[in-house]
Amino acid sequence: MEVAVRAVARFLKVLADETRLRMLWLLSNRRELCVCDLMQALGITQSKASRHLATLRHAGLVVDRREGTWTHYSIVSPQDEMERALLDTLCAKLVDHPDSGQLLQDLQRWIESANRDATCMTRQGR
Amino acid sequence: MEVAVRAVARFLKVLADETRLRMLWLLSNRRELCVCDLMQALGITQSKASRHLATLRHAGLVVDRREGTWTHYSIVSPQDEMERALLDTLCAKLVDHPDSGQLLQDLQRWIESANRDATCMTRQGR
DNA sequence: GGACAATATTCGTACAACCGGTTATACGGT
DNA sequence: ACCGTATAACCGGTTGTACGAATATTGTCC
Repeated sequence: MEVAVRAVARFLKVLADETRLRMLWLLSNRRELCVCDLMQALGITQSKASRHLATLRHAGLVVDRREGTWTHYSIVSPQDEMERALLDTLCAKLVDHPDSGQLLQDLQRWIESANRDATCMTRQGR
Repeated sequence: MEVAVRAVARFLKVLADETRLRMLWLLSNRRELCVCDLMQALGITQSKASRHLATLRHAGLVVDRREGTWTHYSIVSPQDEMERALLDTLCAKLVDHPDSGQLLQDLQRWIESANRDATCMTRQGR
């Protein structure tokens, strides 16, 4: 019974990070995104992106789908009742958040940019 | 605009601690509690209790009311829309949580115990 | 199988958070 | 004014977390 509160705290700790919040927010608005999209949209290093995605994955908040060399991540509803409720509240409220527009705009800009094809060579065939 | 996501993360960080979660849970079930009640119910040192209460106070999640030497703490709904929503979800879900019974039981046991009067001498006149 | 691209992991380090124990402050009773 | 109690603030040590840089892994193409 001691374990349970600890689990809640651990879960909240996963959420309590700027980068991971931004990632969740972007993922909740797109069906899926690959690592390079996230690192470009958020302007972070590859190592940083991968590390935080691993944290989210271990917490059961996202799942990865391998397709060739790419790894696509998508959000997944946690099985735990409380975790799901908290995540839903968070994402719902993030929509009204002043930052949300900017965040999505940055992502959109990157996805439409010419650099995207230049950086990810093999992507052109898709 | 960069500031805002940071604020959300900071808020979640305040929530992401076992002791503070237990305190919030207890406070959400009692109108108010003094520090010595919390430290006894949770079985923690005075220093620890005071420190975490200060954190909650600075985050605007609780307010203190001085009455003589005692400080009574009570929960307060945050002004920020998202913070309030998250806190509400958390407390609502904590009710169904397996730990909740034990937690309240510990508090009740302490409040009714003979030790309470013995420890807090001046309390008898109230 | 070699070269290269996308992603993951490891390593060493800086920094923040938590802790117990101690000291300081504030208040009430005598 | 003095003493004891309740609480807050400080201090040194330990642990946890995030970071960049470098390295490893995995898959693709030739």
